[in-house]
Amino acid sequence: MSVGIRHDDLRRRNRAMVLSAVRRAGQPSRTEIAATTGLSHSTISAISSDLIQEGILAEGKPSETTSLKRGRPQVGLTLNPEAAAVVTVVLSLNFLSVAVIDYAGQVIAEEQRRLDTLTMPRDELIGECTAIVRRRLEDPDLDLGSVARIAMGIQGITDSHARAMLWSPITPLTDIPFADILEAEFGIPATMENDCNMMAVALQWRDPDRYRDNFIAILLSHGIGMGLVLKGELFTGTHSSGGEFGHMIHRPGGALCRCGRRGCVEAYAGNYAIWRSAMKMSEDAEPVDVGDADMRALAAKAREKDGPERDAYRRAGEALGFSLGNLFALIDPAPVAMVGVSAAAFDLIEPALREAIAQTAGGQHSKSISFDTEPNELPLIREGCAIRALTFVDQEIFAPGVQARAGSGKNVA
Amino acid sequence: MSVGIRHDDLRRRNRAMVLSAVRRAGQPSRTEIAATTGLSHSTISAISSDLIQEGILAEGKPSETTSLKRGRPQVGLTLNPEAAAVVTVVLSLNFLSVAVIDYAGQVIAEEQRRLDTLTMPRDELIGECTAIVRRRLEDPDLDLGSVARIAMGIQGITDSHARAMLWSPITPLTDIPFADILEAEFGIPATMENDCNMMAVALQWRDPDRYRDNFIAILLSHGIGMGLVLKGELFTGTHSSGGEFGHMIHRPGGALCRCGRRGCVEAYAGNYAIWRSAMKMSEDAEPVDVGDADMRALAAKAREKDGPERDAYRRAGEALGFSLGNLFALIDPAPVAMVGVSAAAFDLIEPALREAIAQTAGGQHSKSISFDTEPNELPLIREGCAIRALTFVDQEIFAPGVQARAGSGKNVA
DNA sequence: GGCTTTTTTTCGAGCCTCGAAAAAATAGTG
DNA sequence: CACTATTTTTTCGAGGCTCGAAAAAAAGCC
Repeated sequence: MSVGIRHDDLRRRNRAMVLSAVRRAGQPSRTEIAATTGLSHSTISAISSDLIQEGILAEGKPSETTSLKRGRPQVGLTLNPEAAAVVTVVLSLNFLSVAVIDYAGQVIAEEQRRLDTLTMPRDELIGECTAIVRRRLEDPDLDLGSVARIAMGIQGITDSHARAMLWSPITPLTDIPFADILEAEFGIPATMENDCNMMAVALQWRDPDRYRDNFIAILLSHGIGMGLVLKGELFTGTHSSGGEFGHMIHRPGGALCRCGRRGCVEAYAGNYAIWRSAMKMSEDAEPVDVGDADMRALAAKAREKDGPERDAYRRAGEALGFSLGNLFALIDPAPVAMVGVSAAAFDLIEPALREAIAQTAGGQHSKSISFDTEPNELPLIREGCAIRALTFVDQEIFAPGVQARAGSGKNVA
Repeated sequence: MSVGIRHDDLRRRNRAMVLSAVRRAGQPSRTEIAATTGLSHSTISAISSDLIQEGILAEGKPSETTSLKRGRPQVGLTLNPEAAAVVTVVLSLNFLSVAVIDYAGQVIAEEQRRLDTLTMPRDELIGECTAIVRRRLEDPDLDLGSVARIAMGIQGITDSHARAMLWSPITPLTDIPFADILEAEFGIPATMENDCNMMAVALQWRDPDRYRDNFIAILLSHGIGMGLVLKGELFTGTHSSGGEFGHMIHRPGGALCRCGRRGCVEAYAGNYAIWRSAMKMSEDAEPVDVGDADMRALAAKAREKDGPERDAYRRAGEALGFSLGNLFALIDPAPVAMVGVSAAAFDLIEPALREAIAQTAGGQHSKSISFDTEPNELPLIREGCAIRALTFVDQEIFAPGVQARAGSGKNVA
């Protein structure tokens, strides 16, 4: 039974709405906010006055808004960058990246490190993560008290509560509760989310026209991952981060997958699978790591002339096409973004993909399905983490429930 | 941009909440409602007083509530059966069924007809549907003005706005806007929904403990259909009713499906596919209609001894298992209800199904996945339609937005 | 400088929910 | 049978919130 609406909720939700409108629009006037939210001018005036007094919003420079119209000029409202800060942590294969981001969304500090995630013991991996965050938080320019949220993104399966990494291809370790670890270490609320989900969040933020209510982000890399947005909301499984698209079964009993099963999409379309197929190795051959440079060379060779390389990409496209078609049978077709190193070879993949998808129930209008490509996943993941964390601050800290209202950057426990 | 919350919304939502609480609990006291909704006693008192005055709720017989406790006895609130009525229309293969249901959910009239849906021309099919509804509405015992909603359920694909049948296995006709037709004919708001979705709604209503937030209803009949509930809400595709589970591709290029494609789940697990396989016909053989009695005989034979019949069910289980596993890879495992005539043969299907699902990423905890069976789909579909329609009345007519409040059963246009 | 236009703020009205207190309705008790 | 304890329901005033109208503010236009 969903709970009734209390009177206090009203203000809370409308505050959140105003913050969301400002974050989305950049520097909207009160009148614009009233229009997008559907609330009255008086309400917006009252709420924004509160938010300015609390140091969350600020009035923009009137000089910038060179109004050509007559009448009182609009005053743009902006997010006060100093109202809060968030930290993003992105952990991927052999690579750790941290950024500190102010409330307005600008990166104010960052640090990156190479490390050997595949062989690192548990304590060391956790230690590296906490250490790099600590270094950024110890920056004297940063007001530690204003850091309101840490958002970590990782390649692998996370639990649906955004607390822990359950399994990951970048390390043999399992069940690491990174969110709890970071929270305990720094006393700052933290989350641990799947990289592909963060990519989807970032795409929605970057291009809301194309990626609005329903779309799919697919990571074509060593493994195959997916972030799925349905009805405008990130879709996660009931227990895990969900969307194990890469391990849908393409051919029962087929090629050997890194996960130990047979016939997964990844066993045909992952980097190692394309490589294995191009090298005419057996479908049962143990998956090997292939570097990005090798993959680019492979793609170049496949573009050059017909042969096993081109055929490998064709098989990858077929696997992706049938599985996408199966997915579309369930959710109807939607825009797709292909991200990662093999997205740069999408020209080799696309023909077979479209041919396969046309043979499925979900591919009835396969002509109209459109694909975008983005070879570089890291910036997307970081941006998604940042948006996630900032949205949390907007909604839970600056528009809190019954708890005492947050004064001057103090976090709600 | 989602819209802000107006002050009027508050009452509206809380009225809807109270109605929902009464519908769910049967005869709750005001105190119980306050507890489940989290609203204060005063608020519940005010709202229920309004609702009683408007003739929507009524106070229950105090005689029934034989209180053993001392203190003022609780007064149960009930839905006033005469506050409104809804009509359900269920159209399935060669069968049309209509019921009139009062606001409290009791069937007050019904009628069923056999007709030859497969060969019927368009006008005649539409005519039969409107005629049967008209006969029920002309019943002199029925206050026509109180009929607030018509909910139609059909086997086949419907659009996501619940307006039209797009395609159906029970007729070669396509794109019939039944909801618009019924609305135009009777001036009563109508919907047209997929049968499996209505089954899911009914299951959630009947057994909310088992079927709460995430579950799946699968229709094992001539075709294979699915109703999917995620996060407590019916999941539909973006354009269509979604969940074309039966036409996920099990084996690329495999057996011929009724839909004309190859390798669909249905081409292995639909009644015609099981029959075809049991009769040792080619996988390319044209699908034929098989009667329920024949299917029951087939199942009996398969139980009796090993042979092509048992093998056919095994293959059906395998197809269902792999596809369910693929679905579970996306959404995580959830309780499943198997409905329809072949659900009665689920004992023959289950072993191979579980074996297949264990080979998929979604089947990691396949032991814990539980299946329920329900051989008779019609009552479920009707009940789902009824709940849908009544919930609509609760929310949109008796707790309307800015429009004038509904007086004494008059509909909002 | 006065007028028009547009944005923003102010102010009173109208609702809504809440908590506290009162009223209502019953069971126990001597 | 009167009185008390107990529980449910209603009443009532207080406090908040949003809204519309009007006022104030801040420009451009003539």
